[in-house]
Formats: sequence, C-alpha cells, structure tokens
Amino acid sequence: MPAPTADFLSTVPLFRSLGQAEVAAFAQMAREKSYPKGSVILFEDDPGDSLFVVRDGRVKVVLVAEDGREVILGILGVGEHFGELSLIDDQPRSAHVVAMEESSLLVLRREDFRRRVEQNPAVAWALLIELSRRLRRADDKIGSLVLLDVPGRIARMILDAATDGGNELIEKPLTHQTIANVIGASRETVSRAMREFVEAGWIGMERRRIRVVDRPALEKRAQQRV
Amino acid sequence: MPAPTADFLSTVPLFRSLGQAEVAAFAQMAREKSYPKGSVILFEDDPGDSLFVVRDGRVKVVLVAEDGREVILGILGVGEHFGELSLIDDQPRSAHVVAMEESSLLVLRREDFRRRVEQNPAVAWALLIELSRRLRRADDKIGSLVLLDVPGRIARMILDAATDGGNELIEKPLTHQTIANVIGASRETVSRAMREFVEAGWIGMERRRIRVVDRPALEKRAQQRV
DNA sequence: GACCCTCTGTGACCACGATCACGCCACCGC
DNA sequence: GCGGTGGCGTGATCGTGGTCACAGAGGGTC
Repeated sequence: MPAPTADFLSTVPLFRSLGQAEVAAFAQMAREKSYPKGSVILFEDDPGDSLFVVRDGRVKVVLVAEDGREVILGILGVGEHFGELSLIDDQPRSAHVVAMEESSLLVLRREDFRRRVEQNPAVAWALLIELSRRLRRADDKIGSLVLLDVPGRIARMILDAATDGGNELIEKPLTHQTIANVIGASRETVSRAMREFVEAGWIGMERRRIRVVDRPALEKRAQQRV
Repeated sequence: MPAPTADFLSTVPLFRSLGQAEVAAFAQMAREKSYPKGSVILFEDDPGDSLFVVRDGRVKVVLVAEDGREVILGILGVGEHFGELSLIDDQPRSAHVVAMEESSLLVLRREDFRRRVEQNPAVAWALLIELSRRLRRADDKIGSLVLLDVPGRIARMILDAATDGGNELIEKPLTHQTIANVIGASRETVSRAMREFVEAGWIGMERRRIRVVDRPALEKRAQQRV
C-alpha cells in the first residue's frame, strides 16, 4: 500500500505518466507545508529553488503595482503546481503567490527535481506540455484584454472556469473583487456586468457560485474575436 | 566544412547546446521556404505539424478580431522560432503568423523533430528554457496591459526592444501602427505619446528607428509596478 | 517632374470604465 | 441581542484613450 503522498501525486498530470516507483521517489523527496489564508508563499524577484504542488486549498499568482492594484495571473487549486519556471531557467520568481484559503502544499527542491527530470524524459515531456498549455492561456488572456470589453472578458472567464471542471456549475466561490483582478477591471464594473448576465438569464448565482445557464449566449458575448 | 544551414542553426539558442553532428542532422531535415511580405505563414486553428526558424526577415504572431483589429503577440527576427507548441501538445495553432518582410524560413516536420528531441534531452531542456522565457514575457505583458497606461506600456516596450539587442538603438524600424498593435492601443495615441517622449528628450528618432536617450526616465515611466 | 502609397501629426468628439461615495446585506463572534 | 467585517449594489462624476476626419511628409516609381 503506497504512501498517501504518492497516491496523491499520481493523480497530478505532471506525474501521471510515471511508473509507481518513480512517483514514490518524488513523494519521498517532497515535504509538506501549510499556509494560512492570506499568507505569501513566495515573493516576486526572490531567487527560487523549489516547486510547489497544491495538495489542499487554493492559491493565487499575482502581480502587484506600487499603488496596491493587483492582477491575478492564475488561481491554482488541488493538483496544480507552480514555481517550476525558476527551477528551469534559474531566474528569480516572476510573481507573488498568495494563499487564498488555508492551504497545504508539497514542496520539491530544485536539485532533487532536476536530477529526476534528467533521468526521466517523461517528466520533461509532461512539463513541456504543461508549459505549452499555460502559454496558450496567457496569449489568450492577452488577446482578451486587448480585443474584448469588460463584459466580454467576464463571459470568457466564466466559460473558461466552467470547462475546467467540465461542468456548468463553477464549484469554487469567487468574489467580484477576485474576478475583477483576474480580468483587469474594477469591482463595480464586474458587479454591474454580472447583474446584466443574471437578468438576461445567461447565468445563475447560487451562494457565490456561478451556474452557466445559457452557454451559447455567453459564447457569443465572448467572441468579438474570430 | 559544414553546410551553411548547419552553420546557421548552431547560432540559434535552441540548438546551440548541441554537438556538430546533431546540428547537422537537424540541418539535413530542414527545408527552406520563402514568403513574400504580408503573406500568412500559418493560420490560427489550423492543425500544425511543423516548427519554423526564421532564417531571414521578420514575422509577426497575431490574434485577429472579427472586426479586423489585431494584437501582435510577438515579432520574431532572425534566429527565432515559432510553431513548437503544436509540435508539443498536438493542439491547433494558437495564432496567425504573418511575414512582415520578405522572409525565409527553415521548416522542420513534427516526426523528425520529435524523434530527435526524444533521443537528445539537451534539446528538450533548451525548449523548456525557451518556453519559460516566453511565459515570463507573456505574464509581464498581461501585467503591463492591466497596470500601465499607454505611455507606460510604450516606455516598457522600448526598453524591452532595446535590451533585446543590448544596445540603445533599436535597429529594426517599427511603424506607430505596429507599436499600437503590440501594446494594445490606437495608432493616434501612440503617435501623441511618442512625440511627448521625444520632446522630453527621453528618446530620439532616426529614420523610423528609436534611440534610447534617457533610459532612467523611461524606466521610471514604465514602473508603475514595483 | 508628377503621382502614389504608406506613414505620421493633430484637432474634435465621445464612451467605456475607473473612481468616489454611499447604503445595504449576510455572516460572524461576543 | 449587538457590533464588526467583508462582500455587494448603485448613483454621479470625470478622464483616458478610442474613433473620425483631415492635412502633411517622405519615399518609391514612372
């Protein structure tokens, strides 16, 4: 019977393609750490030498301006990971990461990780696929920011989050402020736009969770772009 | 004496870490193709099965909206490459690529490329580093779009382009329209903002090329962000 | 030289969305 | 019960920057 950490790791896409023994080796190297809600897990510009896997909770990757405004580059849930960029290119961390809830993370140190990657090309390939996915998303986001108005960006974000889970209900609650920081808008504008969506019957709200009701309408609204 | 194509490839970062023989193998597989100015090299959503290396000229990677507005995700010059995402994850192309000048490209087909990558982890590692670099840039761009005003984004873009070459003069000419499409603004606004920069003595224009005169001033202007 | 085509400068106008300033509700702990 | 806190709804105002509409400048070709 494998250790629970190994069990968990084998459900993570990055490690899924690996054999039992290999996963066990990673599990052995990992240390678990927990972070209270709101705590900063890592700071932009710090040198970085570890990779984190979210075991429990939720974290946000953010850029912060001098005046305090912030952009959320990503929200990562259970099974997602961050920090691999610094492991790969030895550059400082590119953003802050903050716990949105009480969270528990698995930490892998650079040398351990690199050694294993070099021995096992399957991990390198999985990493390439993961980075490709992120790059596509990032480019997509750039496109949205430039080509879409705020309601369009919200529609797109909702569809995005809804297809992540495959379902019509977005399980994780999101505040308007959070949505605003993700799409680059103000809290008030998000508030107004979402009310319109609800009134139009495109979405429904159930205790801070969004339910997609009229997917085609949302898709149309999000498709200023070809 | 190696073939000219191999000579060229060994100057490209992606292949730089490889031995002579290995580079020669890649050179052998590559086919050269040329594209007139303005021609579309590949279309978004097409299935993709090749990697391109710019041998001569310049291309732009663009997203296009229904109404014709476009965002330039990147401008690639000699030695830069594109199209690897589709090779890695088998997904359709994520953007259009258009020749900005008469350009000549080396084309590598998926199967050839993959086979070599699997045999040679150095290429995989170089690819990881390259994708990391792009991801950092993309996130940076998202930050600029949300946190900076138009002049700030222009300042940042100028600094970016200037450090690419390491120099103070940006060798390649850029039209205001192009800059506008890169930073997500209108041609007119770019025109006005750049005039201000010139009048403030921060930059100089020499036949459509930008010279950085007062780098600290530009950096300050580009640093709404911490 | 005349013509064209692309790029740039500039004014006028207008709208999307940020900001400010509230009041309200829900939920929590005491 | 009561206060505190965090999130939400909504009006009013204002500014950045987009759009429209030109005129002018610079290079290319005949």
